[in-house]
Amino acid sequence: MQQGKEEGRTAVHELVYHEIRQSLMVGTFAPGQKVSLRNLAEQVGTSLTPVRGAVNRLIAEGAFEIMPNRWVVIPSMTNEKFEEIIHWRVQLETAAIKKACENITSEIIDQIEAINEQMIKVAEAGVDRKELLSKNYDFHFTIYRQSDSKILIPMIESLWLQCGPFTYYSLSSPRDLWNAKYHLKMIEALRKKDPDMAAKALKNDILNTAKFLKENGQYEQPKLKKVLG
Amino acid sequence: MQQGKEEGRTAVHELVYHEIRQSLMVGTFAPGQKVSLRNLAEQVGTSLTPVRGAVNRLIAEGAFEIMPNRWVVIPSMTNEKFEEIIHWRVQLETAAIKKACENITSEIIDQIEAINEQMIKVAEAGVDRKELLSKNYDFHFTIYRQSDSKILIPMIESLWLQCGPFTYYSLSSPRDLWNAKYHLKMIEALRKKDPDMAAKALKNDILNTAKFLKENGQYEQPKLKKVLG
DNA sequence: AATTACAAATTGTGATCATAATTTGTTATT
DNA sequence: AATAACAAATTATGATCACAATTTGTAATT
Repeated sequence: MQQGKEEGRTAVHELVYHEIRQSLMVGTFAPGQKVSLRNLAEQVGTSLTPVRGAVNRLIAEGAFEIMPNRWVVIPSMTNEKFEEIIHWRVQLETAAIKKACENITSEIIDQIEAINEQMIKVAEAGVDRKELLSKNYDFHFTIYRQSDSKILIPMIESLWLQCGPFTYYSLSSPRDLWNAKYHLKMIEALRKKDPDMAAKALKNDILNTAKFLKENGQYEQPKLKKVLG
Repeated sequence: MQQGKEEGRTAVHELVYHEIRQSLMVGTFAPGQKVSLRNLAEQVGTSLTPVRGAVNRLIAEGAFEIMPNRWVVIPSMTNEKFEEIIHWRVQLETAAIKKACENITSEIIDQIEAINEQMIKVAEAGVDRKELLSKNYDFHFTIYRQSDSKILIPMIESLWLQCGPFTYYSLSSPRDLWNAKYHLKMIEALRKKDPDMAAKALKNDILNTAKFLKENGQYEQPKLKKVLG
């Protein structure tokens, strides 16, 4: 047998992908915003090649959109689109949490609870949107990963990526956005291994946030007004 | 205003993407098979660059899988995975056809009917699996596109790509696989603009094929048997 | 003052080259 | 005869260069 096995190293385009993805989730990009490959490359400190790989993946996931001019942009959100995303988020994520109920261990639930406590602190501070969204992502996907579904998880991630920028730009104060009680219910349900209770709490969590966003949604990037009439 | 507007030209990586995708749907790749970028590039007659772009997209869509060795392979199918794909195909595609019912015109239905008639001929000939699957794809997605949903369609396409190779390699004779009656019911329902009837027929179409595949599924690539021992 | 024409800068795209890792084929060793 | 060690080939990957298209900024024109 050979030596070495340098399997540990992660490809640069993989790192770039995760960096951009994280940024998408916590609002570094605004809906409608133009994205420049060279700009991204400069920011992450690589050549164009890994950036292209990452961007291509993100286009396929619906996080970026490619225009006829070949410009890469953050897709803008519409009311109808948002409704549809939320509908399928509920369907897919409740399915995932039900499957997770079967596999999950108390150690993982402890982890999830710890994440949630951190999240509550961030929410109470009421200023750091990025951190709140980041913790929220960790909370949800630590659960979904327990579903162990290669089918569900990528679909859910795609939906999150598609509403990530919109979500960030639509919430003013995290306090308004998020109510901790549904997360607590989810944790309780996971401990009881009660799939229906978990699904119900999760659904409420999603719909509660969605309701706020539908009312306060920032569907367009802020534009300047005409000075002359 | 400027001249020109050469927006018509499609990028090479786009062409490569569609070529590979089509091949995936009609069985040029076997589940578990290793895929070489250089090989692909040679086949399509381009450099590596456009192939990389296309492959990255396909990885993100779950059509390809990347191994720890960084080899690109066609994901192998499992029983559980297949069940999950079929379940969500039913959910998403019935939703799509219901939406399509609202928008669809009789001209489009005529197109769909024409595709179906071609498909029936191919099925009756009973030899050309590739052509049958190709027509089937056209039939279904001409409908789904009428849903006009930027959310549903990519998700459905991803699921098709994930079971494409498995489907092709699992069916011996197209005649066994496919029963035309559900397609005819779908067309009838579309003309009546009856969403529930359309959804029901579609569901039957999917489950009928799935049933056959579950029984005759080729979950592993054919292996050689040991000669000694 | 508005439009047109030109020039400069920026864009995505594709090909090529260099590189490190890894697999595969061959030879040597026990 | 099986294993180990080495060499060659093949792999994905990242950086760089060249290019055509398009956008943007500036000057000229009406």
